[in-house]
Amino acid sequence: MITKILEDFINQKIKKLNYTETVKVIISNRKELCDYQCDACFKLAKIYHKSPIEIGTEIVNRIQSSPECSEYFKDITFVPPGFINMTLSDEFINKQIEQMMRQEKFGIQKPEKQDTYVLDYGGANIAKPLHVGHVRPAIVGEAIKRIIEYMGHKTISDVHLGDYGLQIGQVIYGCLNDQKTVEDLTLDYMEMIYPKMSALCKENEQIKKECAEITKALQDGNPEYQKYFIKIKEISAKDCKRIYDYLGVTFDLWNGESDSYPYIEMTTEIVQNLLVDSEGAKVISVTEETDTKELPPLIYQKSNGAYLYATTDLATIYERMEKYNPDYILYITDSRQSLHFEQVFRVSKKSGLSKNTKLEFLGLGTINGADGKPFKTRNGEVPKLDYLFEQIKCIFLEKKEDNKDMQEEDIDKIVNAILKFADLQNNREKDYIFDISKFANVIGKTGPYMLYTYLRIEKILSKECVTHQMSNCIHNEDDRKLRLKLLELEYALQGAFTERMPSILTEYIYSLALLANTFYQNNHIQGLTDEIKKQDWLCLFNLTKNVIKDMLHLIVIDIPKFM
RNA sequence: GCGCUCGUAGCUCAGCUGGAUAGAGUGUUUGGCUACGAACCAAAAGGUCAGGGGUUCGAAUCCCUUCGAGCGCACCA
Repeated sequence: MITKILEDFINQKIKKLNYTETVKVIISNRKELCDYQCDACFKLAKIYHKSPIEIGTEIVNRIQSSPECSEYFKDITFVPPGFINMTLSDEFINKQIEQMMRQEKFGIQKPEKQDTYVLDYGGANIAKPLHVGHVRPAIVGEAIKRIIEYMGHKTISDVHLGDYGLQIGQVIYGCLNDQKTVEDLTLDYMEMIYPKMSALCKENEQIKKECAEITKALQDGNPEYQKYFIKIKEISAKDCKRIYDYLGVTFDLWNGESDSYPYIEMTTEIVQNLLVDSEGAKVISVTEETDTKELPPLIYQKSNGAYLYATTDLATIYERMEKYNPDYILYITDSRQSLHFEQVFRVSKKSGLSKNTKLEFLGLGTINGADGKPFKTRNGEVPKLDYLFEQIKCIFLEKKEDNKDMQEEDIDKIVNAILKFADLQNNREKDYIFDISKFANVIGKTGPYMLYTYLRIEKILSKECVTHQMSNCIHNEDDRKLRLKLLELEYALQGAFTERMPSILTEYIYSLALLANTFYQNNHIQGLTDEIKKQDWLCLFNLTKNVIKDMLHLIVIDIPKFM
């Protein structure tokens, strides 16, 4: 990473000046002044009781007088009140670009130790069609998984269907009430009965109680209910898979809450001495000494003996520890569940269930409607994902007459790109407004812009012979800016990885495409008679193309053949 | 009531582990296709970073407070 290389160089000089602190270098936020900057003079000044100007000048002088200075910098200057501004030498830039071209994965550093990550990001409930609310965990989760893998770690993804809670009892109740046999069950029926039963339970305590009893009996192994359950899950999971396939979202495990059931007994043994009776239910206190507020306890077992979401989540941790012994378990789901996970994590830690494994809750903001309010999830008014795909497709096809002649496969890729780029450029933690006409936009900062950039670069490369030999020159300002942006790749990837924020990578890809387009517009390659310049630029375009392709893949976007 | 999150350009959003003049897209106005794809490029206009206070050499960013919005709080997931 460039920042790291510069830091090492500067720190080595600083050490010789008898400062024991190390400093950080960041990418310049004033590109017209410099490429990279360091603002550590203020901090050093405070520690050593000197003025920032004195220290900054001292450091810069030291660096300027060293023989290697020109290898790194075209210019390094101290700018009052306390900035060290660095402009990289062409030699340095080209050496780094060369390495990016030659090395696997553009030369990004491999981790010292390969960690294992379990990612839990499906979260769909069976018996309930996937709606716009499900698209986010799926896409964000898949992107985080791919980024972690790219950084050299091992991942195991689990769709973790919500398949054993009260909603199953409700659906089974509905089936029995409507005298539907197991064979009668269809997807359409399930999509109808679920919201109906959900509403019914809200207004009728007696029915709710009966549904809870069915849920309990199912968990205890009632054979008739089991038959319904298996069929419901089969139909539902098949439909989920169809949609996840369309999105390119894949899972190593198609487990659900029910799969953790065999581990509840062992889990209970571990948490046994934390269990407390409270109004007939078994609960676990989660308060910690440092708390300033009181957290509600985790409910482990209902007064009727049935288990809940928290129980299966704990049992699932047990199962994952047994089977995979992961270094991390990541939960990518709606941030409204933060309290639930806080409780689960605390119990897990307190009981020793998760040992040294780090549990992370990666909350997602809610997708709101144009009125700023979240989509309701249980009244049937939430748009289904199929409808969303269809809408985006329609809007796209109407943009241009030619689009109607495109191959179906390419259209699907573009629809995916539109949807994913629109979602992933947002900070995952924040709510955002879902507006179909904005989502389906193809102009400006959108998925199609990225694809278009890629395809027009590819077109040039396909017509020319690339020798993969670069000179030591940088030919103009557009050229230089593009090279510098390419060198920022690892920084962006590292940020997206450590913060679990695909939006950081998305932003990078866009900023790279922006510069590539500017370059494209201002510099005509095909007509060049200067063979050296031509080859340099072809190499540069080739590298840009490869970076865009790989990075788009990480944010789950495939490139069509033509658009 | 208690707690969590948020408030940045007309609109949709970046930026938030403190750094220089707060950035994109869209919309508005304007210029650019008989040179590699105009789904593009170039330029202009557009801001009390919700209000107030504090910490700091320096605050959109950290702390306090007021206002506004959303969400969560015991047997749903």
